[in-house]
Amino acid sequence: MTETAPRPTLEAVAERAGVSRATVSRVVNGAHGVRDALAERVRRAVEELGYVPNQAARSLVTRRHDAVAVVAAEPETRIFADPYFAQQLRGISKELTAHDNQLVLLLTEGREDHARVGRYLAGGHVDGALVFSLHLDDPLPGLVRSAGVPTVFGGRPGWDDGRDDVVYVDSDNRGGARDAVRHLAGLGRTRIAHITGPLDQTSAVDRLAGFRDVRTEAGSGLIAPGDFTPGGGERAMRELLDRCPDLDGVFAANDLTAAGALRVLRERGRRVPEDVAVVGFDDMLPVAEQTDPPLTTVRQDIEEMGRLMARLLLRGLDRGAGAGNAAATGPDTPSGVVLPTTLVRRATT
Amino acid sequence: MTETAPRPTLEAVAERAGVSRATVSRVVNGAHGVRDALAERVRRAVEELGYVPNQAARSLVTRRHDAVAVVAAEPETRIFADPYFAQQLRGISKELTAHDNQLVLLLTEGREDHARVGRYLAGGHVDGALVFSLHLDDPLPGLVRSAGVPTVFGGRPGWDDGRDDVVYVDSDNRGGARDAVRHLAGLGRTRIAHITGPLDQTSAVDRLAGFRDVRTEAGSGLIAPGDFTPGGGERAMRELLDRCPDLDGVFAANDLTAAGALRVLRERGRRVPEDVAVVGFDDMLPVAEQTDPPLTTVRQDIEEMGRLMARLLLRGLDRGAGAGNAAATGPDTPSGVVLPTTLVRRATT
DNA sequence: CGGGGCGCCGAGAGCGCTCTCTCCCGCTCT
DNA sequence: AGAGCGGGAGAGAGCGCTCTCGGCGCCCCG
Repeated sequence: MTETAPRPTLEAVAERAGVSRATVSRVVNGAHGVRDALAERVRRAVEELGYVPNQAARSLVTRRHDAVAVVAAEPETRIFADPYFAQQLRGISKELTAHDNQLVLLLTEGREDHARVGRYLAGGHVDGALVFSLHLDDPLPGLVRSAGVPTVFGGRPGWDDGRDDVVYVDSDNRGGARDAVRHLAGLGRTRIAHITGPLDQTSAVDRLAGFRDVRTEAGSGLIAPGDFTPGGGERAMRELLDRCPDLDGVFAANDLTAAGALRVLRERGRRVPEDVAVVGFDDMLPVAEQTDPPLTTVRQDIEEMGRLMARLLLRGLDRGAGAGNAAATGPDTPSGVVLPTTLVRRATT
Repeated sequence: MTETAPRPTLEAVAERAGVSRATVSRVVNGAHGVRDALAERVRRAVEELGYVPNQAARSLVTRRHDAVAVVAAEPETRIFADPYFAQQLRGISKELTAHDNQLVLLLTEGREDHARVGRYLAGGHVDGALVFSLHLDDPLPGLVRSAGVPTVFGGRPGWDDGRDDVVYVDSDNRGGARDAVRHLAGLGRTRIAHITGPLDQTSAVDRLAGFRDVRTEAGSGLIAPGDFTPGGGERAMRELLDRCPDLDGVFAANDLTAAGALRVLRERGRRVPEDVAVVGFDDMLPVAEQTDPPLTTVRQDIEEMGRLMARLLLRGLDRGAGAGNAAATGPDTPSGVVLPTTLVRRATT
């Protein structure tokens, strides 16, 4: 039980160093216009006293918090069924840490939570927000908007209606999907089917669009609805097999779906990849590497997405003080950044 | 671009309601000793002005932050290779939210990060900390200790040397392991092997201990070292099969390991569960349900662990103001809480 | 009918910091 | 040698809130 020593204040440091509070403040922060000798004395005093600035007092006057909120809707199964979100968090955390910002995590579920988040954001407790909004009708974006906090979105918001002040980072779902389907086509497959994700999510919509892009080039495509779960993949695969017993390629909207499809294919006696080639999406390691055979899939650099989101936000914050509101927008801040994907070939193609 | 309206202050609300700052403050907080009529007037003014208290100003005087840090070592592969951590976070978040506390996430990797975390914690920016420390030689616990912040640990700390002021929440790794092995024994299996986790983690140590508890009762046990990865599981399984070709039961330290073992068993022509029965640990859904056949495993309620950690910490905080330091300890605060596990039987046994 | 108590409310003093404003000192320029 | 200038340091005013304290009115009891 160490004594609850009252933490030393600026005042204490000043006294010990024999200078004024103002001087200590100058040294502790940027330290400009303080003679080396004095600065050194101050630094020593800080060291000896173990002084740490009181962030609350500082925020009170500067109106900055050096803190950023990360807002995510918790019921999103994908957020908790795979390491996706954790990786994104890691990227965000790294970038924020590098700029001495704190990460305040806000997980929501349900209406009342939205109100809470809105209040928190509007309360000016953080300098900006990173918001994950995957659904087309997500109330979060609007809420954040009206809270007037600089924001960067993770994933293309559903209502990206050409407004120029929405900043987001997404991976190239459409391009990745095209690559996947072209890969199948390049293997000589001609009857290629797609199992979609839930179409109220932009990522699923974009992957479907990518599939269509190529299928339109190369003939009609077979499509069955899925929901990003293995169960959904199984159902869709059965349906597809019934409709077109001789299909020879499947592009699944994500790896979980592909895993389900794979099971049905085996159950129905199809050999993979000989009879049917399969491509997934995400390269969600614990799944993609564990399927039998290991899954060919489209990888996105999730951690980099997180890092980029944070970087964009912080950049907007630096300048943004003027505009202050709505978004980390600016002449040279791109409104949407789309990260490339890469095809990872394993054994299902 | 909404105008950056200066947020209304207590003063503004007071003026509008025709009362003093003190009265508004009373209403905004607990509201005791204010007549209903006045309180109502104040509430209306708050509403109309959209007043939100300035947390910085409040913290400055109360020395409370209503914020808790969650500290986790990021290189922990398990944290980012599975949804484990995310689920724990969810539990924590729910509990904190219910008590109007914020969650500040601190991810560390490497030495310099430790220093940073130490400084942050010592800086008194948060009221307490939830620390995940899985390794025996983790520097984090000591660091947190010396920062003098009330703390609850996730997972039994390696140095739980009987000190009574370390509060932690863990799941019953040892008991769960015993259940798993007894289950195998109950199925008539007599040559049961164990693939361990990395033995610098208490969870792996405890699971091994559980295995030994039962094997000591029922005869000697075959043990091979693993590392919580599928690759490690494969290696260990091969070794075990070489040493004891007629083994008929395997208890793997976690599901990933079991998945690897399963693959080797199939490759070596063993039927599961007919020839060899397999039990995992964790019930990590995307893995346990996707193995072939689906894995019998030991489930822990991870979200509940998180929630409990938060609850314990908050409870300690309420009272703890006096002691202030070291830990959320108190006469009726248990030092270690161990959550029960349950065996989930699927198709590998 | 008077005094004491109690419940409500306002005044005011800070919490620890930043930042502007002013002062002072040393130097150059005329 | 005196005036002017500029850079370095200190004084002091808050930032928005909480909380103690004192005053005032009301009720109750003697």
